[in-house]
Amino acid sequence: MSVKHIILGILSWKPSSGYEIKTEVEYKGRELGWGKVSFGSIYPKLKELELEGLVNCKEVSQTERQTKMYDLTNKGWAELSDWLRSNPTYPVVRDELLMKMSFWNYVPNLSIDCLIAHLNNRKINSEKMLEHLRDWECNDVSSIGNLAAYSFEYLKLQLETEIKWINQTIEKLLLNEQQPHKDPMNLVQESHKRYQKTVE
Amino acid sequence: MSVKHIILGILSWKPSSGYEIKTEVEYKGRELGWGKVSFGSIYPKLKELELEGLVNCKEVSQTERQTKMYDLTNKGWAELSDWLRSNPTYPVVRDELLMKMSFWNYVPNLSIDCLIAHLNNRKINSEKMLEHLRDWECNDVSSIGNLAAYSFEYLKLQLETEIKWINQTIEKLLLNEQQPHKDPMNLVQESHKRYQKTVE
DNA sequence: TTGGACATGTAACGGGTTACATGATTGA
DNA sequence: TCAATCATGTAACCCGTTACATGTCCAA
Repeated sequence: MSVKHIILGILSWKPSSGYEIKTEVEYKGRELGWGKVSFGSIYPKLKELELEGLVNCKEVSQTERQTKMYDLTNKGWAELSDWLRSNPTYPVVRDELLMKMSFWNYVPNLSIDCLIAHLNNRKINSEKMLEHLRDWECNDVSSIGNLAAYSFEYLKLQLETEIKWINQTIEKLLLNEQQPHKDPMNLVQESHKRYQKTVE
Repeated sequence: MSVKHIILGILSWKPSSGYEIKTEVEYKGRELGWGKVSFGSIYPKLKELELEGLVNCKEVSQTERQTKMYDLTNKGWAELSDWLRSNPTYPVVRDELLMKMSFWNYVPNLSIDCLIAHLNNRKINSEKMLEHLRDWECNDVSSIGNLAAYSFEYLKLQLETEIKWINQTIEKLLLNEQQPHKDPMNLVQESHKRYQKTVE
């Protein structure tokens, strides 16, 4: 899981320039569960891969703009294949919204409206992504392997679940309903006391 | 979203040593959507935070083992509060399983059984996490704020959705059912041709 | 003629992990 | 007495981003 394998994977789709790889990641990355990749990591990595003999490079310059087109070598296909067969690592998410919710109770003087605003914001973004996903499925230029289509389905399900959860959660917060929670050591109260003492 | 805020957040729960912070992240991190944090980043960061005046440190050493207990200062509470109020960034996931599925079709000679094994593996891990989550809710020592409980709910829903999706996907793969996919430019075939040429 | 997409690159920095080093205390 | 847990720290490294520098081609 790294820029290296993203590059090799995209080159398996078709020979591409560094610039094209970037736009490909930009465009499909969100949908397919990749992160982002910057030029600053693509170009040096391509050179490295060339040195390793995993890709080769042809300069195209005739009528067209000068461009370096990369393609997989024998060794590159093998490396990609090996990686695909190796067991994927379990994803570790660092979700800032969830983190904030974990701490929200313990800090006094925080408005619940502010948290609701965060949730709404998240919802708007997720709805945008969902829409983007559906648009993409409707367009008739993009290719998508049938297995990639399954990962599409995954993303859609997760986004739908998330939106549902946000709606429910906001509703509960507005009703000021208390989720059954437990605090055997009275940490929330303790925190507020400590806060008072410190700020006093 | 960083080690800094994780530390401040945990200190809002209760004063802790670097070691305790680590175990706290270890134990609750998975459930609450944080990543992992290593000692190598906790200890230097605590010193830094002390210099910035966000936390203070008391050495405890009497009968007990020598320990540095940290707590939030006035400024630390303020910083935490500011961060909580600021709009969370939208999470970017890099999911290796999804990435591999995006590329699977384009590389010849990959067994579908191998992909099914990856999916099963993921399922096992997710089931373990789900179980862990449920255990945690039942134990009677851990505190959890009512808002943290909502993020718990989120994680549970996402895991359940994921497991359902895995089951469906494996079933489809076993039936060799073709997901409606599109390939207007015949990229899959093209890739296989390119592969043949390169490997020949 | 000018701004925007195309195209490539590098140096500085950032934020973390890994691996290593050290040592006290506790329980089997 | 020996392994496990508690406890702290640092230096080397990794992998990426940001910011900058440079230049072409095309269309409004």
